[in-house]
Amino acid sequence: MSSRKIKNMEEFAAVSGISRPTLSKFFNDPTSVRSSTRKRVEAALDRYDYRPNLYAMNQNRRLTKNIGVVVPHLADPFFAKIARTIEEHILRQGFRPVLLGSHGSPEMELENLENLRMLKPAGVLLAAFGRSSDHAQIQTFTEEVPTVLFDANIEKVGKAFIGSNNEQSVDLIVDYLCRTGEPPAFFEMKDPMNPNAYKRRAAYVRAMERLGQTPHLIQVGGEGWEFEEIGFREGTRVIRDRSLPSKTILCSNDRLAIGLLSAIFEAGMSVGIEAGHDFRVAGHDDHPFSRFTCPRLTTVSQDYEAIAEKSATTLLALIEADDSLDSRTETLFDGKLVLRGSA
Amino acid sequence: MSSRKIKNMEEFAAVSGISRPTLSKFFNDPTSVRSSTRKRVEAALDRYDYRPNLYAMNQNRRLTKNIGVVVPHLADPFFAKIARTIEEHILRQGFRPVLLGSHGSPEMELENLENLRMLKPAGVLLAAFGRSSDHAQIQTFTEEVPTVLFDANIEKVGKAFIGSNNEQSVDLIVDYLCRTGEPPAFFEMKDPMNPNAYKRRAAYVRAMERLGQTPHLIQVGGEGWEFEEIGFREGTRVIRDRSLPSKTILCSNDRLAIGLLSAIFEAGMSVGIEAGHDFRVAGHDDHPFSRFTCPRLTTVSQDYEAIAEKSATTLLALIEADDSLDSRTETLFDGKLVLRGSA
DNA sequence: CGCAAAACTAGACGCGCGTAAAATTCAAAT
DNA sequence: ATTTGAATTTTACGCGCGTCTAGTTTTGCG
Repeated sequence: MSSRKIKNMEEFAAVSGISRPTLSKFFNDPTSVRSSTRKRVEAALDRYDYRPNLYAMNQNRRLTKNIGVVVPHLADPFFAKIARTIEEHILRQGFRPVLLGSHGSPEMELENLENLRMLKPAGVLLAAFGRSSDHAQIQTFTEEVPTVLFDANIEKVGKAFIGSNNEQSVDLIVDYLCRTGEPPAFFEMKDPMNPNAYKRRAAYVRAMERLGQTPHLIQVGGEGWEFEEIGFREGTRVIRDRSLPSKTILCSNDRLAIGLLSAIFEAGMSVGIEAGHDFRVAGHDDHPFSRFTCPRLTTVSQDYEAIAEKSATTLLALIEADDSLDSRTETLFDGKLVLRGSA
Repeated sequence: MSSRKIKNMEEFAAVSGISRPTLSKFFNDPTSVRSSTRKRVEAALDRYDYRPNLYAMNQNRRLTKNIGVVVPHLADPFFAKIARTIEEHILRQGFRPVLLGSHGSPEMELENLENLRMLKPAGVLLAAFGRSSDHAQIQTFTEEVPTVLFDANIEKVGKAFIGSNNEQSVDLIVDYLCRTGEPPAFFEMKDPMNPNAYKRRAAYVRAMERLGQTPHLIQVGGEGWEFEEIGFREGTRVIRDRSLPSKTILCSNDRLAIGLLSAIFEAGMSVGIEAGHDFRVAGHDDHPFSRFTCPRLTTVSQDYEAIAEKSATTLLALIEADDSLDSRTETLFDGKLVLRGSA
């Protein structure tokens, strides 16, 4: 395989019989050289063990092949999964994804962006928290680095937004729940960090009114990203207080629902779509764990595959176009009803 | 804050009145310059907006401040959590963690290591798969880069291993289960990727024999990292076949247990510690979701906080010592019994 | 076969910083 | 005040690669 260790491009040029500037072109974009030359380089490449020095490469280049991917919380399987899908698309296009999680802290989100800047990335894919306090700084960042937002929208920030159509998806599940039983109350956090939560709340209210029903919001306290814990704790509380306005509960997201299911079970009550159960519970997102709750959780899936792909291709197009898009675009993907045992 | 944009260190030296070599020293290690000089630099630093170019810095340095953290699967909350804790420790020591997940693929693990090599990391923390086929290549890597293994051990590879004491933890839970009811059967995958699984299997057998009981292994098929799915699918099968040798099931890990719980529920049977239930189910790891299963899962916790901290400090010590440790050390942390409703 | 365009080679310079050597200044201790 | 060793400055070179210019070769095409 490798008959000799090559130190630098100069040396590799010597042994391969190809000039260094041409090699430089090749490593930055193999398709930019004649195909016959490309073959010669590739042939030499598996006779000699050489890889260009990453740091030297990126030093003078105005922008690198790095693409930052920033998500609010890597320990949340939903983000882990969508981030992974995005990474694959980026890699396939010959870019180098740099994955950063903010561990539920908006401060770390800004820190991550600051660190990314040092990597001189070609672009950034950002699933932001959306706390109003940080909008200004994120805005500043997006003006320097081509940025595409996904999952969580911030008005007018970034060159594009890709997310899911909360209006449509909440409509879908509210419709289903009303059709098949008692109209749902909406279980959510009082002060959610995520902008989607607000969209879903509004969508729920509108959907209920459209169907001639009275909306009921169950707004529980709690901070941070321990949604299951909040769902469990506050679920336990509202059950004990008997303050639930309906036997059908639609949760703002699956993680709250998972906690709520656990709370109901621990209270000695049961959840299910069939008659004889105490509650029906539904969620939103089709979280990876929702298939394994007891009973299995009825929910609305987000098309994260589509979101991931569209996010990646949009950013890459933006980079190609040299960060000069005509106008900010917003792409929303529809959710699909996922019927399981819980509602 | 910043009265002027500084282009490079040369320019910053001019405006701050400090020589460039001294600045270079400062940025590589602030404590290496006299404290009076340090204060002058810091004063200049918040009058002028300057940050050294990362790529230029790392180009000539033999090794960087980068520390690679490689885990098998970022979408697994257990690894996400331990990785996060490790990151924090690394950051606190002034190093730059680079987190890479292998998405359940040993090939990508090797790819990740290959990519890490380009970053010239000061060291690497690796939670390996442990597939025998890859030992050789990982071995080669660890000879070039100071590497500490955690979670999954590979004999004689790397300069140290930090993990949990499966022997002790399995003993603990087997002991508890035998004391409080029917002795457990062991539910596991036939061909697990993870070396811990083999340790746990052996520990289970020994513990049962020590207690004078007959061990029963329920070895189910399945590939990959979709443990919940495997637990659910194979759980459903063994329940249907009525082939379970005991009413008490100890799962090799919590994720299998989560799937099994779901399977039992869907089969219309119940799990719980009290009389009248069809099964008792216990797990291993104290997975973040185990607190929210129905019923809540009894398990053995891994002390991931301790594992993360010890891993980080060990690697940093190794780097300080210039990769020359006397001998390979193995540190195992004890697990703790976590009693909840399922067993 | 001829010719223009495209692709290549050779040589040179620059990027921003690490780092070595020698000269100088500084801080603490005699 | 003097000594002394450590810290800093000056000067200079090197790292590995991007990229520019000018000249040369190859390619496609009529």
